[in-house]
Amino acid sequence: MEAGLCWRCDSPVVQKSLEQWFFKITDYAEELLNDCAKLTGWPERVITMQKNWIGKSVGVEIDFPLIGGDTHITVFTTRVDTLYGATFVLLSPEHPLVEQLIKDAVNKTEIEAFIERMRHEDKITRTAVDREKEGYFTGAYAKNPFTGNKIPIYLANFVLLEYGTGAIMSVTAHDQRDFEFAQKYNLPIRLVIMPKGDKLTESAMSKAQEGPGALVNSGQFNGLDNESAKKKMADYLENQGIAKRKINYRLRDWGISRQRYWGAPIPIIYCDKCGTLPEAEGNLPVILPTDIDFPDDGASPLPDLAQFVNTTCHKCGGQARRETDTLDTFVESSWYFARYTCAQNENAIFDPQAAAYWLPVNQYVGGIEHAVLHLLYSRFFTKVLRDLGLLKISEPFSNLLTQGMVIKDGAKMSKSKGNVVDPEDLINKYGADTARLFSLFASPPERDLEWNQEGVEGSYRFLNRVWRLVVNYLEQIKSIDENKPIDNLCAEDKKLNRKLHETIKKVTEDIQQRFHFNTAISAIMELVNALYTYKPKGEASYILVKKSIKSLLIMLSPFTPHIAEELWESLGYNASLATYAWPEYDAAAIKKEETLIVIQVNGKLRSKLSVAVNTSSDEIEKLALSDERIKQYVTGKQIRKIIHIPQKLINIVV
RNA sequence: GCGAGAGUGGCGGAAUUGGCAGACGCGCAGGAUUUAGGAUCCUGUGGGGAUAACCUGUGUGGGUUCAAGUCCCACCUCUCGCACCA
Repeated sequence: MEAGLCWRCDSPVVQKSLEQWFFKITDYAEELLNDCAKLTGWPERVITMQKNWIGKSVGVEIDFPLIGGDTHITVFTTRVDTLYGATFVLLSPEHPLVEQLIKDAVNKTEIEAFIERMRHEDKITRTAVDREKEGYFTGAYAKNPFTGNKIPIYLANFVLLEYGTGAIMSVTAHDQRDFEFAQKYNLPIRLVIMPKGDKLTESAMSKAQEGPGALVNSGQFNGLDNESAKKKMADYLENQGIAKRKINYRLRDWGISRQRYWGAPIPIIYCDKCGTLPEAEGNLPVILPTDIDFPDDGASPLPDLAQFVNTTCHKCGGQARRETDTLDTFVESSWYFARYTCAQNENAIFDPQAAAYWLPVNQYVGGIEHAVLHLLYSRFFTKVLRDLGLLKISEPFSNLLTQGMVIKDGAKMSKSKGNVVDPEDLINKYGADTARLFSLFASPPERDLEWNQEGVEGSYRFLNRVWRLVVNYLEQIKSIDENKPIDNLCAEDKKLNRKLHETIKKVTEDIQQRFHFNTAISAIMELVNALYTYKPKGEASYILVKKSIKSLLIMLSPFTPHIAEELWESLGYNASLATYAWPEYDAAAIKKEETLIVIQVNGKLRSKLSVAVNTSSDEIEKLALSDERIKQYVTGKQIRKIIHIPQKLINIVV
């Protein structure tokens, strides 16, 4: 929607009341929240978003008796400790009691116009935080159950019917919104929480005091700190029967009805005799009809399709009508992973045994844009399917990797913004391998990626380098048996061999453990650079080169499968590269004979020392202290401490 | 406002457990090859500095430590999420 109009066709967007189907996800709110603790393999920010979305708040519902009436207004508050400071009551304009309350109001027409205006305003504008507070006195009063004071009842634009009871007690001294409202409409401020060591007065306040403190002006509860007052006051009110503790969630039930054709039909039938019924299990699934004409106005053809709508009631055999709304697409994406465990199964939603074997999904990958809805719905479905006895797990995805988005010109790439890079162009010019390699090399997957065309050339160049490397060696290595044992490796051979095995180790770990494909690719690039520098001499060299190239191609294949397969075949292998095992690194080849020790004086790098790996700590210290450059910094000074980190570093503190 | 994440060369990024900051790539500069261009290869490339020694440097300011991009405290900026939620 843009400026109240559809962004595609500019038709005005209006709100309508519709009768729709909902899933009662709120029944699982508490479990969905608590089980966030089980999601140890999920990014923190996704868990936070889920928690925010569920939005639990613990409070109390309190009845405020209506003066001159036989009913009361129930408000929800998380700050029962400020009840003595409640100086008026605010209702949402849509609150069911409003009509009755404004019956005798002097400015009734004005109020009704306000209510009407609120009804037509979209929620986003109406609930924006910088929206000016607006309210109307109803003419009616309620009684503060603690002070006994007569307090006015107002309607206010910022009170939402959907949240809590649609009514709040207004504590002007301790809630910023109420404070602003009170200032605008000249309503009394009553201070009931005094911050520690402070001497506030109502008249001197310029903003609400929302922090902790001790109770004042609160009768028998004076002096209590406000946290323990919450408990005591709630107990007291509950005993009096005028309040009860209540937990509220921001999470709403999940509206699943869509007035569209493209979607799975909601399997509900309406029978005049038997009422609203779920379709019989034997008649499932309800299939979307395909012999249809689409109306020009974009509406769903289903409601007008007699052969679809008209059906028989499976209970009484009489005439019945089908629901013509279809399911939200999120419904199917909430359980497909269970279906994947036995996709050929024709008899049931899925086979519980197969699901029990495969699930949970060890590693789930998806865009960050699904951080709330898809992932919350999948978690909800998993719990429901578990409670139906179909699944044994409570959480569907053990580990979650959220890919970043591709950013271009400072904004997320999207069709509606028109700032897309067409992969076709890239593929036509450089090939799919280059396109894949570049997007994986540019940054780690969880991060957003600012698209920069220039780097693509580099990836293309690298693949050409690989191609030439293999082609140039082809003649010498093609017929060589690389499994022939080699000994007497010279220093240069050993160096290359070490590089090869270091690369295998790093690439394997980067892919398996970290999903950091960018560093895996850079390690492969280093290996290619090393192969270019390497000067082969004789058969042993070519065996080593062949081994290196084989491993290189296999390691490259997840990123650039086409070129890897092509070169693999050119080496003379008949079977696809994909059928060969991933290389394993040889720990012995990586083991260094010499190691570079960094020498620091007072934490600053001053020299480096290459020593045999088995050199003793004492020996290294001696060597370090006799180093010419180190001597300059050490002579004439008192050595206070020498810190030696084996294989790495020696720090001389003077 | 609340919550989360991030901030490192001209750019994308690396540094995995506190131990050589800048891997790898782009870009740029110089050179080789070439009739020329492209492609390729070699060298250099954080800043300062006699271009040596050295100094300095990971958003800012403090702190912990022999040692901080990394840990702690405060702050700034950006991105994302939620947002008048009572």
